[in-house]
Formats: sequence, structure tokens, C-alpha cells
Amino acid sequence: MTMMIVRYGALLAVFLIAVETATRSYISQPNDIELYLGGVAAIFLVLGIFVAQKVKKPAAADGNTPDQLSVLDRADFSDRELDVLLFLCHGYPNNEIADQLGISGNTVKTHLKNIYGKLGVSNRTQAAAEAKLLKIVG
Amino acid sequence: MTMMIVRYGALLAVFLIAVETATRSYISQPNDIELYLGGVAAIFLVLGIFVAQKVKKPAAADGNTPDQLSVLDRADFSDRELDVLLFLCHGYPNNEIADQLGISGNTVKTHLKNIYGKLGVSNRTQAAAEAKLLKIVG
DNA sequence: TTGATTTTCACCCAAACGGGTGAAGACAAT
DNA sequence: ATTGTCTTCACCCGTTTGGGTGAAAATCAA
Repeated sequence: MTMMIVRYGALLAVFLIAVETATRSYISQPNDIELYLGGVAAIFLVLGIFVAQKVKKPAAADGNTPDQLSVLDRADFSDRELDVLLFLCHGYPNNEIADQLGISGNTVKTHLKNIYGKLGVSNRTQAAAEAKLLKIVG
Repeated sequence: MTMMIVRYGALLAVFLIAVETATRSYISQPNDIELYLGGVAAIFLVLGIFVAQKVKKPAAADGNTPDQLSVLDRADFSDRELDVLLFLCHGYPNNEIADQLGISGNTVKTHLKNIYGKLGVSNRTQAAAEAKLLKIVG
């Protein structure tokens, strides 16, 4: 998960350099500045949306007093844990989660235990409620 | 929801006009174009993030086809069933629901059975997910 | 008052779940 | 290379839940 942040950071840097280069080569013709500006604006608008989608935070969810102690987001869960959590929130029992993910029921139980620990809950229904509260799942 | 889109659309339009105006007044000094470009890029980056945050859809819950056949609301449940359903959605186990409502665990089970039947589900987590999907509980 | 609905509770049994421990292989980071 | 994390799986045990049946009060409408 740390790796992902680095990757996107590098990607962003490359993108910025590209734009900078384009700027320098275009600066000789000050005629179509407006068009160019619009292009840059559009590109960065899309980029902003993209970044927001990727680096999405839990956003502190409206008027509910968010647990100040446990502010979690997707990054605090491993990929597999997020898989399990997704199925869990849709009401799948352990066996079906196991089938869907192609792993054993025991493995699902292990992931669930870790999920419960991270969320500070003691059963699947609380986990589902908490996950939705923290906007970890849609 | 429609209203919100219109509002943000109008806001975006106003913003674009403002930027356009600023562009026309600045175009006389082609010196600090780079700086100006950077500003526009930054602004639209932030704007993109903002838009993505605000116009973010509830995601329509993945790929589950919503039951067209069973459109239930609160009226289809008895008062006591709604009580149980509420605690259920908060992740309470049967025993605690029983304590909170001052009834026996067996009675809670009976209510749950009826709830499952009405929602067309087979366990409490599915019931919680369905109840939220149907907006029976907040 | 009669009948329908709701609410309450009991018993039984099988399945699912939660908690603990242990451990193996993969893979990235230091 | 060693550490750490992730992922996978197994075993045991007790608790919880789900499903079925039955039934007694209370409430409410016809």
C-alpha cells in the first residue's frame, strides 16, 4: 500500500515535468494562450478528480462524532482484508466469501479476526456498520 | 440530488467565467505567463478534487440487481420488529437486543425470523445491508 | 364476542461464527 | 540475510445464530 503512494507520487511528478516542458516550448507563440490555458485547466481538473478518486479519505462523515481514536481508511487494510470486508458488508457468510475469493473458510476467519481487531469490533455486523460509517466501503 | 448537480453546475460556470475574465486582463503581460499557468493548474487541480469529493455518487452498490419485486418500507414491519431491526443494524447481538428491549432472547429470535422472511434474507448481516439499502433504517 | 394480528416465550438441533494458537510460503524492505 | 508484512491454512473449543415447531397472553378490528 505504501508502494502505491510512491507510484502515484512518481506519476504525478512525471506529469508535472511534462506539462512544464510543454509550457516552455509553447511560450514562443503567445497567440493561442487562451486555448492552451483551457487545455491546462481541463487536464488539471481531470487530474484533480483522478487524484481525489485514488487518494480518497474517509472525509469524517457528516455530523456523527467520529471516533477520534480510531481514524482508519482503506490504506489501513490489506488488499485481501478489503476483499473480505466488501463481501462481509454485502451479507455473505464465511463459506461464500471463501468460495468467491477461492480460499478456505479458515483463511476468511483469519482475515475477519484481523479486520475486527482493526475496527475495534467483535462481530461481523458491527464490522459492516463501522465500515460503512468510516466510508471504507460504499 | 438533481438540485445539487444544478447548483454545482452553476457554480462551475461562474468559476469558469471568472477565470476567463482574469485571463483576458492578464494577457497583456506575457511575462509571468508561467506563473499564471501554474496558478490556473493549481486552482483547477483543487477544483477537480473538490468536485470529485462533492459530486461523488453513492456508487449504486456494485453489481447487485436491486429486488424489483420486494419494495418494502417501515409500514411492512411491526413496531417491535423495527425495534429489533434498529439494534440489529447497529451490530448488537441477540442477547443485548433482548436486554435493551426488556424481552427474552427467544423473543428476539422470533422477531428476527419474521424480519428475515419479510426482507427475503437468511442472516442478520444481509438483513442489515438490505434494511439500509431500502432505507428502512438510517 | 370472535377472529386476526402482535407480542411474548419455550424447546430442540444443526450450522455458522468468534477466539485462540500455531505455522508455512511469498514477497518487500532494511 | 534478516526482519516484517501479507496470505494462506489447520486445529480446538465455546458461543451465537438460524430453522423448525408449538403455544400462551395481549391488542385490535370486524
